[in-house]
Amino acid sequence: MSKGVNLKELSQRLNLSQTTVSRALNGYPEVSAETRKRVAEMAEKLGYAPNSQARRLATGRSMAIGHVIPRSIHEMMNPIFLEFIAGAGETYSRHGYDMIISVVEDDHEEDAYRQIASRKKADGVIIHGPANDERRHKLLQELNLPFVVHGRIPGAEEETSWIDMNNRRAFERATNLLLDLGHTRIALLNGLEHMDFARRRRRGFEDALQARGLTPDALLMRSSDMTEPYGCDNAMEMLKSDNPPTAFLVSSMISAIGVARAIGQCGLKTGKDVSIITHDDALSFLPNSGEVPIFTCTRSSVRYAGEKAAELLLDMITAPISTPKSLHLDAELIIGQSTGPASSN
Amino acid sequence: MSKGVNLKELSQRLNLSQTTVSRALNGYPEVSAETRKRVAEMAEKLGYAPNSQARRLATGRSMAIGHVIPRSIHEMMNPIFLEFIAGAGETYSRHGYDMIISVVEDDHEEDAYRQIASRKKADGVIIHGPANDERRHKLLQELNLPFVVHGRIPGAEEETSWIDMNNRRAFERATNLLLDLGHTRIALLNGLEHMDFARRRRRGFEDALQARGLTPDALLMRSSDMTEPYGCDNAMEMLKSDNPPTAFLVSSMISAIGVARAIGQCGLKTGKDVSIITHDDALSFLPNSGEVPIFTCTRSSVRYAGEKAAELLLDMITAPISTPKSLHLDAELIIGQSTGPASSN
DNA sequence: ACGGACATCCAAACCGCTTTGGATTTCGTC
DNA sequence: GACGAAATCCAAAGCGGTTTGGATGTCCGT
Repeated sequence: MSKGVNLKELSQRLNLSQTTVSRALNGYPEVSAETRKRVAEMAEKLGYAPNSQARRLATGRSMAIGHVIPRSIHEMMNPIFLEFIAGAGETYSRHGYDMIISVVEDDHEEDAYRQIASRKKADGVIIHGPANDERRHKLLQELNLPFVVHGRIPGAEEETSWIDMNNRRAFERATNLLLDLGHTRIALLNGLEHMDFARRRRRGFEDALQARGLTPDALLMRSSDMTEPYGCDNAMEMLKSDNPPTAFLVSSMISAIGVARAIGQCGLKTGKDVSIITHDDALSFLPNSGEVPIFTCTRSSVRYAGEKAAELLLDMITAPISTPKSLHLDAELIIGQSTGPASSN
Repeated sequence: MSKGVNLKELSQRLNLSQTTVSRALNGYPEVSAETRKRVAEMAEKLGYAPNSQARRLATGRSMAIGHVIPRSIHEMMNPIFLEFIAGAGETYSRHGYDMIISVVEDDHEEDAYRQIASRKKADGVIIHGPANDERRHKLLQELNLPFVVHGRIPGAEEETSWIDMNNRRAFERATNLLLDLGHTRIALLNGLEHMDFARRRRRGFEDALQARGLTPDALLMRSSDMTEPYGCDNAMEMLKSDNPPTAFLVSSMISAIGVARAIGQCGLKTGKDVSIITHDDALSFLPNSGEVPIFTCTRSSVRYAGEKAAELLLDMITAPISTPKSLHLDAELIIGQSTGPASSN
């Protein structure tokens, strides 16, 4: 509990070799129980803790996982990312791993990965927010750096390990619920559709419509960063149009709040005059729970996804297997206060 | 650009010693320009990048900054933290530092700091969200680990380096604005008041009231995690009371959105029937800008604070000085659509 | 009494880089 | 042409761990 002794000093105090002390502390069998106890006690007394740099150098494992996030004010810099990180970080620390986060300029992302690999900064990385034309996985495969994708890479589902929720299915179910309630003019406020998750959600939406013989109306589909004003402005514009929607399907609670604001500003009532279903990532600062949640939603905890992604990645690192593994989470469809039958006006 | 050579191989290929190659690459003067060029070219060609663990071990500097955040679903796990991190992270990477984030169980926070110090995981840390009875700085001083506080530690302002915004002043000004508009029943929806920033905000609020001979009404002051429902529920309750407030002073945009929702649900109009001023941390996913911002607010970019905090810390690490430095940011008071004169009903 | 199987422990090499303390060359000066 | 300074470069010693390849001692069966 005092300052910092190193292995050498510790072993001298004990009249033992560094080898033995190291083994005793790391649980190797070739040390007598008595010696191990002595070592442990002295280590505790002197406040010994192995220098992590030295250990990493000696073992060749950096005991860290990297997350590189482009600095842009887009999707990734949002609370969903944070919640994922929180989940993953917890798993890391439980396994003795560090989490290192690199915030880089957008055009230096590739560099960042290269550095992680060549300078051995991390034993693996997580790919966030795969795009439709994703290529990071190619780079990582080439660099031989283990990785797990949060989301799915179109066309590379078989050759990569990933964890994702069933975006298409979730939005299909949500759309069906609205259709069942009698809504036929449904607007979709989607995330950026160059991202894979948003494309899948849109597909789910369109599939559901078409299955009932309805044609998606391009005027009712928007795609952007999921901010609050994005929800409000677009909803406002649509509501004021000639042929306004009676329901909104929204990709994020944050934008959904904006939509609700627009509805209010139009003098309408959410859940009565206009319905909203939103996807809910179960963010801790935006709770949508309680007896009857504010928003009807498709819910999937992104924090949980973070935990699982981390576990998957650590597994891959400690016991490399050839075949990729993946985990498909299902979103729950939860009825809240923001949906109701289409008003017949 | 190929696999990974190390310094030894590189130097052999060049018929130079490791010393010379190392010096050439690191910009030391005792290398001829010609040699330096040769080295640089070969390094580029072979794709040499120094192993960071080895370098850290040799230099004794870990080139990383630690952020330990308790796992709790409280204040810190919120988007404000993320935005701060984004700012800090950018500064770190610009200076070649890594950012390591430890998510720990609440009661392991101290352990986490001790580990960072004893195992040399980071060269410094940032203290987030100082509480009224803060003690982390004591530990860090004892551990001899450089740190910067985001916020201020009551009673330790002189002996610690920190960066903070003028919370008291900001809320005093906001309150004065409301008073000038004729509001006398003003509600305060504050953050958790065991945190220093929230206490200061409250003080600013109360000071302003008392300066005009008004007594703060305990019924109109709440303190909690700054979620959306927190804003809505409390506002709703107050608005339905016998003697409702005509204005709200809110500690976070997120809760302010909830307040606006409550106002709408009561059939009232924000900025007309009821005014709102909120603090705005300039979160990227909750923009409150435009010609006339939605919310009248006290604004201070927490991302900027992150950048500055990081710079301050790196300065302290590279050029240790005895006297602490600190930076006091002023929030802007920006008029938006959510305030208006007290309605005389 | 002897050889082998275990149980313990250790000296030294190694991980890949930085840095100390020279060694060697080059060059301007007197 | 000798000499000290300046310019270059290098061998080797760390940094603080882990791990290899024994060395030593103990116990047992025959």
